[in-house]
Amino acid sequence: MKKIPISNFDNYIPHNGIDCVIFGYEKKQLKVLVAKLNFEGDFYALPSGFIGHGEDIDAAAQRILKERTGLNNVYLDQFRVFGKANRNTKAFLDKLIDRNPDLRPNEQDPMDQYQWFTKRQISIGYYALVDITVAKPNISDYDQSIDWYDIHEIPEMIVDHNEITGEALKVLRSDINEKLNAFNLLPEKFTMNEIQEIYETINEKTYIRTNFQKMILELNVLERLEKKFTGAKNRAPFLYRMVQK
Amino acid sequence: MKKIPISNFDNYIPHNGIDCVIFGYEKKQLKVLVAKLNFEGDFYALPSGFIGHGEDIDAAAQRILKERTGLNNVYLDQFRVFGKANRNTKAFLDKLIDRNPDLRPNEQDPMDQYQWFTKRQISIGYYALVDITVAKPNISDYDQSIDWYDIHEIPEMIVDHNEITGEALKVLRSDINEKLNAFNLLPEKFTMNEIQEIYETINEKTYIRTNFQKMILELNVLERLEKKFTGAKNRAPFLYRMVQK
DNA sequence: ACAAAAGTGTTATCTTTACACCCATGT
DNA sequence: ACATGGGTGTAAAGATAACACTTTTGT
Repeated sequence: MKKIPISNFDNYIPHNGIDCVIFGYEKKQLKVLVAKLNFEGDFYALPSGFIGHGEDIDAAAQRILKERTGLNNVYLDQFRVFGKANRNTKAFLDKLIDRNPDLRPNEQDPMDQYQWFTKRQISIGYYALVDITVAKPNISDYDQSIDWYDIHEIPEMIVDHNEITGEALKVLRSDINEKLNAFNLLPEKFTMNEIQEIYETINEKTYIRTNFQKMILELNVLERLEKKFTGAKNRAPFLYRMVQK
Repeated sequence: MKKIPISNFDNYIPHNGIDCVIFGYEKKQLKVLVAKLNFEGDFYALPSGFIGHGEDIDAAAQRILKERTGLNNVYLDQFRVFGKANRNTKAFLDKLIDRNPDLRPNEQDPMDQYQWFTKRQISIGYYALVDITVAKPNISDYDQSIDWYDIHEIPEMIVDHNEITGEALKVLRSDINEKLNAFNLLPEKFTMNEIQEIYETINEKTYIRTNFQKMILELNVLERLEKKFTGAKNRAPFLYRMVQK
């Protein structure tokens, strides 16, 4: 267990934060990257960060993504702002101090040190789609661990991070057909079956194999590549790749 | 012409702003409410404002709407955040001071007074749909006038307000079918023809009258009321109203 | 009676859905 | 040879588009 590391918050825009809902996909499960904070008590949180004074908000989100997954140029979508007047980490901080006596304010370290956390925070919500096989989850200074959780088994998180995750999922579901962004959850090359399973998992419904293939191909965004010989005793499926625009 | 009124900016969250794209509809034209600023030089801007420290961002947007249209409980949608690092009103301020010598900083009124305007601004974009027949456009302390402009004839505005308007229009077009919010542009009671003209104007395409009626009625969101006798020498159309949920 | 615009119903066309059939691959 | 899953084609069902016909209203 450690102290709250007090970074130089002067470098960041006050009252503003970025929360990232990072989606990955594996074994018919849609997953979200959630950190467990490095304190006594089970505190979970979305990967978050602040905005540098000279930093585009999109760049800030990319930086946070890079820090937590090691990935550059991730698919990112800024989907909503969470700005209730009472939105702050005060309640969380109280619980935290309660469970971690050494964080209790005293003469040497007065309550002032937590100002950044007790004041109102307006959070810009981003969701990211990453290839889970390439992402290398990476803890921050505040984290004990960081792990992928099935969307149905997300632990209770601090502040409104569960609500943010729910909103991100809604937007992802409506984006998946319109913006065709589900491909970002897969490696560069993939089979028809892999993309179908992603659609089925996210939309929580089944598709008829043959019709799904036609639907996807009619979008004219895929090019057919070589066949993928897996060693399975069945016909080798084709690999596909997104065409570059 | 007058000085920039220096309000008490301490009441607001620094670096954050709200810009509103207020849509109205009249005579087959989709219109946007744009203010002309009360200075020498043709400076136009979207209705904007800041967020009180104890104010929900949605409430702040509603307050700005109320100030500029006199309307309460307006249909509002927070559609995107504009947060480039170089997003500020510096360039506008330079032009403004150039055209308005009495605003030039001097010993008595140093440049400091404009701090609020020269620093980086993260803008939360909202679009609103209002009944143009009820809205009473109302100038702010900064405005010379405020008027409805056809979406195709919006003047050049300060900062990125033209871009914000373009993005709002895109979102409105994709929302209109999904969220069925176009009805908010009309009075409580309206005819089928009125709503059809709105759809045609916003989507810039024509619909076959009879099929449009079926499409709208099958949404099961309208109730048929009494007929509307206009004095025209044709069959009186029914009035409709959104059903309450 | 007639012109104008609203309301209703019917047919043709296109799209989506369901499924039968054939093909490639490894044991 | 056969079990497994991939690829192609086709027919039925459903949704959408086009349009003919009837009704209402004011002159």
